[in-house]
Amino acid sequence: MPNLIPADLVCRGCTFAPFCLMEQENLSQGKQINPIVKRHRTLKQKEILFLSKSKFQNLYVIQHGALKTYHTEADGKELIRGFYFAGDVLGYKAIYTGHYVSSALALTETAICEIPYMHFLEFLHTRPTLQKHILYLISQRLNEGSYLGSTTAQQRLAAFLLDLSGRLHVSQAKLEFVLPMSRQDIGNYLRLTAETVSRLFSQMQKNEIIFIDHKKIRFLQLERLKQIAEGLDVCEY
Amino acid sequence: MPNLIPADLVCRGCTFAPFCLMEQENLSQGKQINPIVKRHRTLKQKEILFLSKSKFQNLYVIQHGALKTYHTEADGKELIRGFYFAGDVLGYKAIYTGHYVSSALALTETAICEIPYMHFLEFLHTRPTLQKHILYLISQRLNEGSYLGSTTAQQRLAAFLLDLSGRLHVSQAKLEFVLPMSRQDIGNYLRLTAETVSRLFSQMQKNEIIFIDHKKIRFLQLERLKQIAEGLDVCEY
DNA sequence: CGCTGGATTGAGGCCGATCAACTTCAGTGG
DNA sequence: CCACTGAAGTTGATCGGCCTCAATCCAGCG
Repeated sequence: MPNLIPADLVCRGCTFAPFCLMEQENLSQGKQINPIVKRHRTLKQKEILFLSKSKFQNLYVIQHGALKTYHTEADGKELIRGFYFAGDVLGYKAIYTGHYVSSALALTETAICEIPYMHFLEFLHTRPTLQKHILYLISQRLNEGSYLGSTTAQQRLAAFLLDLSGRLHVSQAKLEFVLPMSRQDIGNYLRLTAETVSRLFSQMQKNEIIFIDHKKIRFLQLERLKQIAEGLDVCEY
Repeated sequence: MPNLIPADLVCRGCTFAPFCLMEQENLSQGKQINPIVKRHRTLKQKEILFLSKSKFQNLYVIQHGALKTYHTEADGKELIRGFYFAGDVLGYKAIYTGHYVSSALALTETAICEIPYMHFLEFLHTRPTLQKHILYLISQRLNEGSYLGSTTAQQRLAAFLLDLSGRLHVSQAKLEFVLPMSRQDIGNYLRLTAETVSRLFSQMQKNEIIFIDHKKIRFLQLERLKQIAEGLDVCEY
């Protein structure tokens, strides 16, 4: 029963843990239901989890690692729709459409839990107290990426970095982490070119707001970064 | 009992109707529960439904009319977050945050149903078969506004007009409707200025893709409009 | 070692913003 | 009825931020 340990330890901090814990309770009471986590999988870097337009069957919870979701537009170019990290859930959008609306690809080696949506619904049925929690989780997703509406490139990039540091659970003391995605991916997500992202990084480095070396990044002036994200400050030259 | 008629007739096409119909069934079976629609309200033009940061208590379903949601940014200017029409639900984002994240204001005279979230949760508890439906509805919202990621102003405006015509239930034969919002609001939502929106309308009119006279608009070439939204065509000069 | 894809940096161009003038229209009161 | 007012919309001229295109650099890797 590999499920019994993870739910307490590996899954600490996972937004889906309440479901898994409840499931253990069901089991210990001898209730016969389909398991909500059907299986665990690991993805190698650049491995595809699902393709756009394929039939929706599972939600996926990320144990550790990073993925991006993307479309290929009619004119051929790729459009990044989101980044997902440990504890995040993939597939909510497909509940409505019935098929995945984006493709999902692993940016690093990644471990996931596969959750058949039908089993999940059956499970919710046995535990109506968890209704509130799933609505809470999906509502959270509606609030994401609001900074994409910001006008200037600087604002969007600063807000992106702050969002990223939070979602990667970066230590508030060190404020240092590794970007899991390329400049191209960042730019694509923020509606910028890779060149503009690179230039903005250089600019922020010169202004000693961040330190950046390839994928390694550290915040030197957290407050200014927040001000820039809000449009209350700009970093020039 | 003014609730009994609307659920069948006035509420036709409302995404929340399944809940209201189920409630009637509960009532007819003599089940004692809090009503999911607490009361009906009408808003005059420019009347505020709720303010940003006020405590979340109700979801609101629009019977008829139009609203916009907006923030006031730190630098003082308004930022439109969305438009809502008959059958739409306001307040999903606040399920996560516990307070409304935007302010909501009526663009025209508007009628709404006020749904206390607590009553709604209690009701869901009695009808677990409707869990699936509410997840479906919120998932739908995750899929909205995806065209805001498009690169050119033309693409975003074309996609916006198409989205609008669908959500206003415009007849496929006439393809004519009235814009409920100002150029300023449209531009603000699409990250454009009112001047740019005005120029694009003029341009599309010259190219005989749309006819526009103040707030009245008609699609003359639906297919080209779709092509423009997809980035497969441009309308020049 | 050379190859390859990502990242950086520079030069020039274009799209949409800004600023400004003018028109139209709705509302108000004389 | 018209005069007045203010908000919304249109159109033009100019400016600037970001894109495009291109060259170079660098790290990873067979």
